[in-house]
Amino acid sequence: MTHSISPNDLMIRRLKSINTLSREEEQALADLPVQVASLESGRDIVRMGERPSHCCIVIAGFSCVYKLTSDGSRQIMAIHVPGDIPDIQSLHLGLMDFGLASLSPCTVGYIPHDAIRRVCERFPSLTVALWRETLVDAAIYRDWLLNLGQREAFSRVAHLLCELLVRLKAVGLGDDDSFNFPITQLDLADAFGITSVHMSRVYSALRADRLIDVSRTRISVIDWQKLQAVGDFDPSYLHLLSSDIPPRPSR
Amino acid sequence: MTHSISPNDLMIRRLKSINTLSREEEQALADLPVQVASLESGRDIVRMGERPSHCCIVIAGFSCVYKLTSDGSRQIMAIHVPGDIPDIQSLHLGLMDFGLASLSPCTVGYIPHDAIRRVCERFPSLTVALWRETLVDAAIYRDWLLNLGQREAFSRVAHLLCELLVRLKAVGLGDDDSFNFPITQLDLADAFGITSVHMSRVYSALRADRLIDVSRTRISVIDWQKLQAVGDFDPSYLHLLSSDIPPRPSR
DNA sequence: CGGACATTTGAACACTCTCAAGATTTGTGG
DNA sequence: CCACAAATCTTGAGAGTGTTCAAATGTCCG
Repeated sequence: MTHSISPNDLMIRRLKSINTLSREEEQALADLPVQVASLESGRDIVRMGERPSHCCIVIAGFSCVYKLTSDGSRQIMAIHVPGDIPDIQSLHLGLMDFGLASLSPCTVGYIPHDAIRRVCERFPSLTVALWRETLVDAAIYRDWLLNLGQREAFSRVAHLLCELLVRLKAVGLGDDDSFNFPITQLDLADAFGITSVHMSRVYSALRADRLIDVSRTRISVIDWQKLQAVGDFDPSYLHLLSSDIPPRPSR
Repeated sequence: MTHSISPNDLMIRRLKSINTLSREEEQALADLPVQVASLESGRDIVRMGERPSHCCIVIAGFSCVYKLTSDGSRQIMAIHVPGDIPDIQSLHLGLMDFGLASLSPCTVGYIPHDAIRRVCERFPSLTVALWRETLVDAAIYRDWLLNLGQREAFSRVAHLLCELLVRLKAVGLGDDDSFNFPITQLDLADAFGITSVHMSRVYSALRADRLIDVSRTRISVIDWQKLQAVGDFDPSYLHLLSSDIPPRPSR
């Protein structure tokens, strides 16, 4: 597998997908101290209301941003793939207004705020690079808002699967048109604002239409063109530098 | 009215609601060149796909961020109040992945990117201040996602009205518990992901429950406590420095 | 093998939509 | 200042999408 990549390299790879970095900047990032940890699925990484002193980088697995209503229902508002730094914002917005949790078994790395701040002072363009990361996060939120507000469940799911595949490919993961996705339908339902019962029905429909194949731990895209069409997906909001890497423009 | 405030002062007031600024920084902001313009309701300010060379500041009226699906339905994903700078992100994300439009007659100001970049170089902490602005924008997106995904229309509307009142107060607008809100139900419907027909019904219900009073151009909050409860509203996600200014904690 | 957890399926119900018509408000020109 | 046109808002009834509740089936792991 791709276990040979170091946390720092993964982060660099991710940053380079939307930023251009000089050799010195890359080196500085490579020198950042990262403390690695493993988590089971369904664990909180950072809780809402906390004031973290570290940023978190996803090294393997999937994590998510979520918030709860007062009556306990959960909305997942972002899903992270390896390389993502989900809480860069904590550098400048001390109070967490959301929770960060693992959606699958995860390997994460912790980088002290101090270390990041020092690197940003030395290389101001790294400040911009990190800022850009947070801006792309916001762009993805906007896209999810469109997804939740204006599309029915069937399209929402297709749309997110497109997004995930593109983002995984952007960091060199996701072979062919399939990717590991060991995530519960109950969790996914919370990302789409539907119930797990309906999630199951939507998955069935997507299978029945031969758009995707779903196993417990893996998603295979059968018809990428049609999945994009059904999901009304256009990757430009991801602001990838090489935004011409649609996974297999075939079919 | 409050027409005596200059665009720059308004922007400073907004920035100070979530940042601490030194006197020199304030002065630098006050010296920024702002080109003022007036717009009717329903006009595009910046179009999706453009690469603006200016940032826009709302001086009077309401503007919004929106995106369209391919079949033409529109999701409004943010509403701006005077003082907001809706497209700071264009400083570092050249391509607009959303549209910016007026929801009411508006006065807006344009500030060249160059001028902003120069000020940020002179005062690095202004970089952080603007970064924070974009992070709060993202926090508001997260909150809208929770609103759209997990609450029914009745609560969604209550929630947004709470948010708007708090944000207006944060820049010194909104007298008592009411504010000018000359926005069409059709536009509002697009913000809540519902139809205008249903929007009308929700407004009726809110009136019937004596939570708000609605006229064509104005919203009056009758029962602030109850509106917050119904909307499940907690302003902490706005990251206001003086987050202890609930408009009239009475009732 | 057993138990916890996850998925699937059915049926009745609820929230929201669509379509359509009528009422109200706003803006404009005479 | 009135009259009329255009836009907006309201209301009703039937249809959909998604929910709730409940039970059955499947899957993973100790």
